[in-house]
Amino acid sequence: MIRAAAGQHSLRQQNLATVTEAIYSARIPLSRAGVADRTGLTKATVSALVSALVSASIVAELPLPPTRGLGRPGVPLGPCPRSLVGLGMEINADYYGALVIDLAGDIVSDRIVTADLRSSNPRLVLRDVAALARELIAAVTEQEMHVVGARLAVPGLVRVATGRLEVAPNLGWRAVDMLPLLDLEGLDVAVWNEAKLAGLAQTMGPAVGFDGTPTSLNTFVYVSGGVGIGSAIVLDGALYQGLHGWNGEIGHVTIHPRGPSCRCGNRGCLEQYAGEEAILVAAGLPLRSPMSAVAVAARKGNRAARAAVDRAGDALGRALSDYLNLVDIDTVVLGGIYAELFDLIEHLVGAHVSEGVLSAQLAPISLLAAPQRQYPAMTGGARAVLKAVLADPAGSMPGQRHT
Amino acid sequence: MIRAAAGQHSLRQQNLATVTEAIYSARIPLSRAGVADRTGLTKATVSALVSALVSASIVAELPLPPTRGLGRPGVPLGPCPRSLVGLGMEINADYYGALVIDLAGDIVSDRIVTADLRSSNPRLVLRDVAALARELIAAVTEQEMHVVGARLAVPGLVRVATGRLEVAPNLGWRAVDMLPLLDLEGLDVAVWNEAKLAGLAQTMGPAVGFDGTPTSLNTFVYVSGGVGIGSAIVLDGALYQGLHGWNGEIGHVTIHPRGPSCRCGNRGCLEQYAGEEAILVAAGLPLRSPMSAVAVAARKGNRAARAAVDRAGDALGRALSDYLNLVDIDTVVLGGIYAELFDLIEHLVGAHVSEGVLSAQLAPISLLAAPQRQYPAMTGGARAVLKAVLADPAGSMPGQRHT
DNA sequence: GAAATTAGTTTTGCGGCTGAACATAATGCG
DNA sequence: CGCATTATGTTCAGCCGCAAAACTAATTTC
Repeated sequence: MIRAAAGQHSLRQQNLATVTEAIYSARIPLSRAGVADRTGLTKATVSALVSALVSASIVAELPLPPTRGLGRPGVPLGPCPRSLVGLGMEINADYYGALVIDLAGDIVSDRIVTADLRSSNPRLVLRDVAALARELIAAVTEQEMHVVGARLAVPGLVRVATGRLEVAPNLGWRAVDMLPLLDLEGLDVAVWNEAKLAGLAQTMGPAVGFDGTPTSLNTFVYVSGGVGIGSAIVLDGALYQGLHGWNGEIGHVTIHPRGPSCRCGNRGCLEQYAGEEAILVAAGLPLRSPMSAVAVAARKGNRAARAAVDRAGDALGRALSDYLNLVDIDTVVLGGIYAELFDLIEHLVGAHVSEGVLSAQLAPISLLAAPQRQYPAMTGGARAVLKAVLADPAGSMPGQRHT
Repeated sequence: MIRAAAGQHSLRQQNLATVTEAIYSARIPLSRAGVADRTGLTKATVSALVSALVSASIVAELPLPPTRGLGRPGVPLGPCPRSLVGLGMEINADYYGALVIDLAGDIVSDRIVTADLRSSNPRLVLRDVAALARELIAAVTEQEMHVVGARLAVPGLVRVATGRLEVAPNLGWRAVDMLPLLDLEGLDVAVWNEAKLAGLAQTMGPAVGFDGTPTSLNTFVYVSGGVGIGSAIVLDGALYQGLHGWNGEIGHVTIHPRGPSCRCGNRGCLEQYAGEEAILVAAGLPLRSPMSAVAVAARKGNRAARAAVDRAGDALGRALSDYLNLVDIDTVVLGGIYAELFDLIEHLVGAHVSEGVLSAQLAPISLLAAPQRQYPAMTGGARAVLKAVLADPAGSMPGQRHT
């Protein structure tokens, strides 16, 4: 890896990103002068950069608020709505779908299809997903928006660079080259792990911005509970990716070396205690029941449901305790089925982590139910696309030389 | 966190770093022209940057090799020996010491003192360490070298920003503000976790360079086995640091929920199976015996030693299997006592990780005995200081504006 | 010893940021 | 109402650092 030479154009590139970041991460809209203040650039430079960003539809001049005191009022700047949009797609055990989000963070349109995709045919499913995506793209293109890229979320191990899904135990898929089957030509599509994108979705406030606000969540472990259990580490707004992006496989951490055998070939994996199917079976409910049914039953005092949830919470707590010792993060966001069971498992998980994590006395650990629960992986995917644009605005601006 | 504005000076800064990286990471010494080729900068620019680096004693013009073919021979460039040096210090359960390394990666001088520091007095120990450090500093300053900074490695949880040691179970230290007690005025000293610095030391080839050579180790998990068990994740040459740098506490991962109780307050921690003392006790040897004694006994067929080592290897393998599932790294470097036991535990650990890690079939996991075994934490500390200089040469160059 | 080849330096030009002056748009007070 | 005050945003000269090309330097080849 050789570092690239920096010329004047990379200065410009970086300052465009700096200005964009300032505008998008501001709590209240900034004027050009405000941006100059916050970034340290001069007003002259900011003016030039902002006008470039405006003509690239990355930043918009907002309508002036009624009035605000002395001096010439500044023109407030903000995300440019309905211009550049990102496409998020997802294939999961129980549904597939796609969704389009704009720079303001609004969902422009979405389409979700419920379907049991366990042991499905990748070719057929991807064909349907692509059809859905093409519909959405056509619709928004009609309205003069520009889809800058797409992310497809799948519950499995993916080679991000090539778009190859190596294995997705709960779809029964293995070694699938996704991109040719999707066949969305001319669009920058990447395939990612579901939990990673869902984790990213938790970071974001109403707008797609960066993560500068002190109140916003930007460093945490996200746990995605479903048929499988995945997780993601978000550190200062960025994903930890390990070597291939295959980190966070908490579902296959060993809880009991002689426990029940798992789809992955081992015994006693967390998934066998705290996975969706394990909980439903233990609770004595049919395999396809919604997790809310378990939660309701447990809250009503149903013994089997209660026991199933307790066992899951206990196992999850143990796994998380080791996890946090290893990665040193003090916030855990529970998503998917764990968000629905949150009130029932919080104390169990909390007890494990506060006792088991060496640093818990120095920095107490907080548990949160996921704030973003509606199709977080799709949302995160669409937003990740846009975030990439904001991180390097020059890359999507005609006339600006690009790395 | 607001991104800083980039001006002309940051261009220069970055290109200085680029040129430095190119020179330090080259397998064979590069000339100015070679640097221009590899970086993409023009010869003119490289010339200017190199002459600045030479006059800052960061780069040296090496003597010309006899001859090498057509055209005017280039002047080979390389690390500048005996100019800028880094100081590494370490306090551990069995010894303390300090060591000075120069940009060429040579140990300029070192001092190690063997001492049992379990339950020692921080004030006294730090006084002695500081005395040692001052001696070394005086000696190298005498020889016209300049100590650019220092790192102190300790086996515990440290707040790097403030230099406060929160807890070091095996020293029996707690809540110690290290820097005032060290009192090395005018020197940039930072306190770090021992395993992190030892891990960093494994990345480096003979010279302090960057990690560009394909043969060099630059992405791995390092496990530091001693009285305690620490670890570090090195990703592309950089440490993963979590939120506070308290990650990698593999020693307190739970192996058996009802196992023997541990110094940390829990039961069944890895340390109780694979820590130095646990192994010695199980092997029936006195508590202060060197680990090589266990290794020798086990290789000779001694039952107790063999069983102790097997139990340790098994537990370590289980812990690592979960670890790797969570962090997605495919190389594990075993250091400290595990380097000495390597041939005895390799198959056990290997079996666990190749079976237990979900991605092991896709990317086989390699186990290595640590290449850098002599006081790796001190070495890593000294080198980390220098690495920081190389990553931002402008920062230590008079006349160059600094961020 | 002249041509060829490669290394390194000097010169000129240009892009991009800075700083100051200037133009613009609002408030406030007599 | 009019003018000073205040703050925003733009214009213009100046400077810094890299690029490109011409030029000088050192060595091999024939």
